[in-house]
Amino acid sequence: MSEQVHEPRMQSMCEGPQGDPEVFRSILARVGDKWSMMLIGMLQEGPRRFTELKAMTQGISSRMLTQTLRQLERDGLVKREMFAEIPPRVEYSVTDLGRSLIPAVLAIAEWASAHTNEIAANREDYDAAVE
Amino acid sequence: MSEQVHEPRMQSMCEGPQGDPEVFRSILARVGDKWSMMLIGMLQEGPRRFTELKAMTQGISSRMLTQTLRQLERDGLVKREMFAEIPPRVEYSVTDLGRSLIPAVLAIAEWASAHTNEIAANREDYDAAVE
DNA sequence: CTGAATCCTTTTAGATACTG
DNA sequence: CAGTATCTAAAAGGATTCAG
Repeated sequence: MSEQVHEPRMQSMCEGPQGDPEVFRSILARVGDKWSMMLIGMLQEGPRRFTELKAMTQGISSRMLTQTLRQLERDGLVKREMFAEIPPRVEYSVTDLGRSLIPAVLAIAEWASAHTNEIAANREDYDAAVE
Repeated sequence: MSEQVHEPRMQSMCEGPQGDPEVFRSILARVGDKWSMMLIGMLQEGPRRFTELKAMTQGISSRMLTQTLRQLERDGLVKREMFAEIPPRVEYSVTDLGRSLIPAVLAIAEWASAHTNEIAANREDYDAAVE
């Protein structure tokens, strides 16, 4: 009887309108993850090898790179291709699913970019007030 | 000489086009945080008291609720008002800045909502393949 | 080259008890 | 009511070493 709201509401983020709420939450966590979106961004321009990614992603350890790529692969956001060569070559690339996520992440990135200074100032004020 | 791209690229997520890159990253982390956006969502409908939020946010401890609210307050996404009454009353509400973040988060939420099942299936496939 | 395995330190967060 | 303090278990993450 009441109007149906089609856009998901923030509330719905708790339950996940469809599908497993845990999966839903983990997607959000993946986006907020330190390396995941950074890697997706890098792969956006084309396939990259493990070592390339490691060099591009300043500060990441092999361990974290492997882990993060595995999770992205598991979710189907990234594809992993192994070539039986010597020395071995492995290429990572974004999938269509991964690519479809980019605009939404970019929206956050834009907001963050626009408000970074304001937030930094807020923090300073807060910290100064609390001492 | 080359065309200027106005939209932030995923790459820029690493450096943060303007302002402190660490602040920039921490914003993304906040969005991916387990409770932050859930709380913003709840406050969207109006000011809430500590106990109300705790009751609404099923599974959160006082400790985490306090911590999360403090961080949101520090960033200027949430406002905290104390009333000198007995018993004490404290009201939390979203700020304009906090409200401005909602659409971007909703974009992620929509994507997550639309792809939860697909991702769950991907994970099953992956796990089955790896054993 | 592309990791896996191990060790070890740091961080996080839940449970519990207590206070103005 | 609205937290703080403390303790602890668990998880995350870096460094290092080794392997196909």
